[in-house]
Amino acid sequence: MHPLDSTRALMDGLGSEANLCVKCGSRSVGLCAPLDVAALDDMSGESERLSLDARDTIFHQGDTARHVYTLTEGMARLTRVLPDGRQSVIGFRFSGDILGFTPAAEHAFGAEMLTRGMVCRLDRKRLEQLFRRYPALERRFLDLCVKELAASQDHILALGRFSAEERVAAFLVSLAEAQERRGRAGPVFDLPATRADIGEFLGLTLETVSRAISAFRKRGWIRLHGHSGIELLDREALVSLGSGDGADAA
Amino acid sequence: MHPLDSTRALMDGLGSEANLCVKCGSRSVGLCAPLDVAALDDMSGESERLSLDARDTIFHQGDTARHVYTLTEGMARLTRVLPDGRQSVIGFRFSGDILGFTPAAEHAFGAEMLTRGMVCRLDRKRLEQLFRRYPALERRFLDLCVKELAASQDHILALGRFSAEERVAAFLVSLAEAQERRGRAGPVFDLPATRADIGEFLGLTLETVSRAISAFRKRGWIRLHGHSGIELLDREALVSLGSGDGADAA
DNA sequence: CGCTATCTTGAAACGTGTCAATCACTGTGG
DNA sequence: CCACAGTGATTGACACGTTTCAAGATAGCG
Repeated sequence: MHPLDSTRALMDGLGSEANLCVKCGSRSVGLCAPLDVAALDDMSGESERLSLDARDTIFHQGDTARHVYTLTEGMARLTRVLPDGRQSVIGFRFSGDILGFTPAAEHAFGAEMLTRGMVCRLDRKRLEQLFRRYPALERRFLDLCVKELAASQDHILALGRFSAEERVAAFLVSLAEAQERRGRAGPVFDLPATRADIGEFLGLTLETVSRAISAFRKRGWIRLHGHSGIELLDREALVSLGSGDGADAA
Repeated sequence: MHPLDSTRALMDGLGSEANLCVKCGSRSVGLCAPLDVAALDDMSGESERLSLDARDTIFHQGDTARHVYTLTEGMARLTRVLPDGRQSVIGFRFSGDILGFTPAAEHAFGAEMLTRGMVCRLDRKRLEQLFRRYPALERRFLDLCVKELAASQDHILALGRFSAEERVAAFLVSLAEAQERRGRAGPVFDLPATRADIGEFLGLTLETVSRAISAFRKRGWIRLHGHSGIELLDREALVSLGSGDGADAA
């Protein structure tokens, strides 16, 4: 994977285009693709839809991991809290992504909505049964997991080696790509994450994120539309800055 | 997972105590545990042992992912290179860990030995066949993968939120734990990674790592034994500093 | 229309990076 | 067994980027 894809893949998360909830989505793509009709009926019998507002919690860090979730609408953030209260945003998730899948007893991180939206949840024990009955489903989870692992490693690279502006540029590009891959084709993209959220994701303070965004704006690379809209005017510049082929090193 | 386990779990990697290579290890633990004798014979037929010196490359970033490896002896580092030449150490691996498992066509990172050691390699196509024949094996890979993903997220947290000394403390503790879990019980642990390796893993320069280690030494927390031995004198202090319950925040 | 969140901007402090010199270990050859 | 060379580690001084703290500006909402 090219480092450019870093945050892109990261934000894609466990299950781009995947869909656990048959009621809520297409039967022809995503997780369910390898399954036959009987399997789909098995799954749809147990999944529940939940409607959520912005800032609602999907699950808390430390909660017993009873369910696996599919985000079918909206955007969420995954957060991890340290004993001393420091907090970090582990990643962002979009419609189609899977949340909270883990073999551990408890969720290692919390998940909260950034926008209003919808999730489908499936009982974890039910999923285990489905794994036994439909091995192809388990294979799909393994592929997604390895993919997300690669994305996490790219994010580690970014956090360890990228400057503030490089990180913000990579983030903006990947945000745009994530939304494009989900059909939002317009020049203006949603930016539901606050500067604080972005900062906690990128290992920066909210002020530093703001300064980077201001710098891009002053260079004519982006245009802001209110507090939750952003337009990429010079995508090339952002991609170049955010992909680690910076002119400074090389 | 407690943040304390951050680097520990990370360094554990895909497959603590796992063993792909039947010739080289026990049949009663690790990856092969869920398999029966027939499966083990299937696997042992195709795995090869390779002996490697320090600094030898196991595989390069970008290589076609033809094999999956088990590190049976020694310590290795995983590295990822950016287009501009910046490099980052993604993680360290110890005997028993699995290397290079990916559903992608190419290895996303390179692997090099830090010490002399031994690896077993299994043809990837063969592994795919084994997955089909022994679903339990695939399930084990999925569990390991999710575990490593959680570890990566903890590392992301550390890179984004920890100070230099906190990161180095966490690293030293996890290194000791990784070696203890593999049987090395003495007070002096191997530290085959150079300051530069550690720095690239923790997102720091080698000088900053050196300064942190010197600071710990001057506080009486550790004692160095040559260039590759380290003794933890005040483990509590290191654990406390490295687990994010620092007195500074809270 | 005004309140509140969020964002922006500035100035100063701090931590880490950079560059450079010296030191210490380790392995080699005398 | 010791001296030497080479690599890695340490330490210092300074520069730079990011954080911190503080003040205002802007957008969104009731």
